[in-house]
Amino acid sequence: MSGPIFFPENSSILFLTDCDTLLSMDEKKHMTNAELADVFERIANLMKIQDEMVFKIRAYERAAESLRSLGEEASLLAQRGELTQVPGIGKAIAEKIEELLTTGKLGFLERLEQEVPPTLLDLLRIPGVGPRKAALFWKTLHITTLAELEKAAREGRLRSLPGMGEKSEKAILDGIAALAQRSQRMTLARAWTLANRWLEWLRAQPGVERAEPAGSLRRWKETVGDLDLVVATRDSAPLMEAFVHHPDVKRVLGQGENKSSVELQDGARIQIWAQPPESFGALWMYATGSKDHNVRMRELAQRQGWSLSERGLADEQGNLRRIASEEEGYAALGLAWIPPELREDRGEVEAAREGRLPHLVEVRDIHMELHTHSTWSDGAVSIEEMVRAAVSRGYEVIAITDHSSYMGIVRGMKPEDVLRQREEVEAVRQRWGKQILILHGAEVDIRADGTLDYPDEVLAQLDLVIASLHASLRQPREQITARVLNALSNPHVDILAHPTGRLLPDRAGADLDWGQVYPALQASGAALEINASPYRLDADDVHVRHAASLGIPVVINTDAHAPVGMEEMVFGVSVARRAWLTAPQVINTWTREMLLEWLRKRGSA
DNA sequence: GCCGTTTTCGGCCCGACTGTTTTCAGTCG
Repeated sequence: MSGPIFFPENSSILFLTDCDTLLSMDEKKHMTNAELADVFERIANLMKIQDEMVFKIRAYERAAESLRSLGEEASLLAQRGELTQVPGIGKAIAEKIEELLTTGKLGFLERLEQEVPPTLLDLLRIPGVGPRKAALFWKTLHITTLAELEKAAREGRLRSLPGMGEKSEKAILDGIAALAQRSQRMTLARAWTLANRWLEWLRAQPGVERAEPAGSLRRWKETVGDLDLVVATRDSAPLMEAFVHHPDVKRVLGQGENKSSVELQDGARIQIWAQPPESFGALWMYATGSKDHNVRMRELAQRQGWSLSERGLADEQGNLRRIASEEEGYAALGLAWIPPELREDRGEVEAAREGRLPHLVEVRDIHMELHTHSTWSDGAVSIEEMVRAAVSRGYEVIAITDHSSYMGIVRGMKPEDVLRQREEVEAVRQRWGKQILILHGAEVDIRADGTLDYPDEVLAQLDLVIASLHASLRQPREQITARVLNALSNPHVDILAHPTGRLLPDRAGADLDWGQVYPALQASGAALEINASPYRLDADDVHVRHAASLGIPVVINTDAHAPVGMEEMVFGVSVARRAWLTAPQVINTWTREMLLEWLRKRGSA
């Protein structure tokens, strides 16, 4: 067979004459939405140190946020001249994006970095140090780096500055020390486990009428920094006392009547808020966020002559209307209740006002598991055990999809094993076929050279083919995208699994060119997987939302390697919900007849 | 710098907590 094509016609080689160096060419081609967002965030922070107008700064921050939640590459929007249609991006920022996309540089940022030493941005990472303090250190003591700041603090040179004292000086030293061992963000699984333990503790405290999760945890963001918990109580002071003196607490970051925050022995941070039950709705809305969503809520309140806070709505005379439930709070603003997963200021406010919030998919809508492993590859139990687990969850369909043999680290199946496995699948079908439909599939590796691990004759015999990347994820964008496109061009491939291969909380995945992956998915009719493992959640909410808007079917798979793995479905569903998906857009909510019909049309079942 | 159910100009979210202060600025979410 002929080798795969890694250099499509838009390869940088053809453009060499247009640019000074290959490097700048690379910058030009590779400027992703996340990288563009980073640039605008950098601008915003530098401008803060400069004490620039807050609303200008806010505009850059909004633009950055908007770019991050854009499912489509900004470069494609730029080509179509549609950048200014993105909320938060106007003429000036659109021009800056275009400059970045065409030259890989931004004159405005370069001038800004002449005026404000960019190393000052490092100081902002210290808790308690913001732009004002950073500017103060720079302008009075000519401090521009973390090391210089630490030295000055040790020498006691900070305490004499206006607004500083011995305590602030010590806080800065502590903060710098904490930076080195700063706890990373938690996976959702870890965050929920920790949160449930603390909620149980809170609910057992005297006077606590209600305790609930809030913050990014309740919004099911893919990773969680601090845990935010809310409490309804009429007597918060003793609760806060008990909280900060809990034996798991290493350090108290702040303690007040309405709010306290601590760092635990293992570095995790927890913050609790308290209000009386009459204000619980306002508090829960506030603490759930997101920040951007809250700003929108407060703008709405303001337009009606109110001020919205965590206690309730106040009129211009300061009369407080307490808000006991979220439903009441949203209704007062003329909105339907918004599911927490949507509260990111990505259009949910308008949808709630116009009564067109989606009816989001739920865990109970799911009745299929289409990506599982058994002892035929790296799974922990037999096919029959996995089938039994699926039946006990009430599922109607399970696909057994063991690994192909490419990966050295797992025991994959050689093509000849597939035939032997089919015999075992048949035997299990004899025993379980009345209760559940068992599909014989495989998770076939997309090799580093872009070819699939099994020949077409083998793929054709499988009920379901999942294609996925495991190795060589760091290949350049053109190359790794070409691998995926090559896999999708094979008509036997039904599902593209965990497309980027990222590992949460912090290993980035492949640098896929989604501008090519979406059309390839559309052309092939294959489904995009949301891998439900809390370490993957791949594809992510932003890309899933865009894919679904293009009509690409989505499937939520736990990729279970043991029965317990199937419990992770809830994390996958949370990604689908954050992507605004309704049940019909998710394959594993379908009836088995619909699934079989889909597979039949694809020619593989 | 962005944006329009009061606006194409004049607005742009709100309060708790800390550490420094004799009434408040800075940070945070």
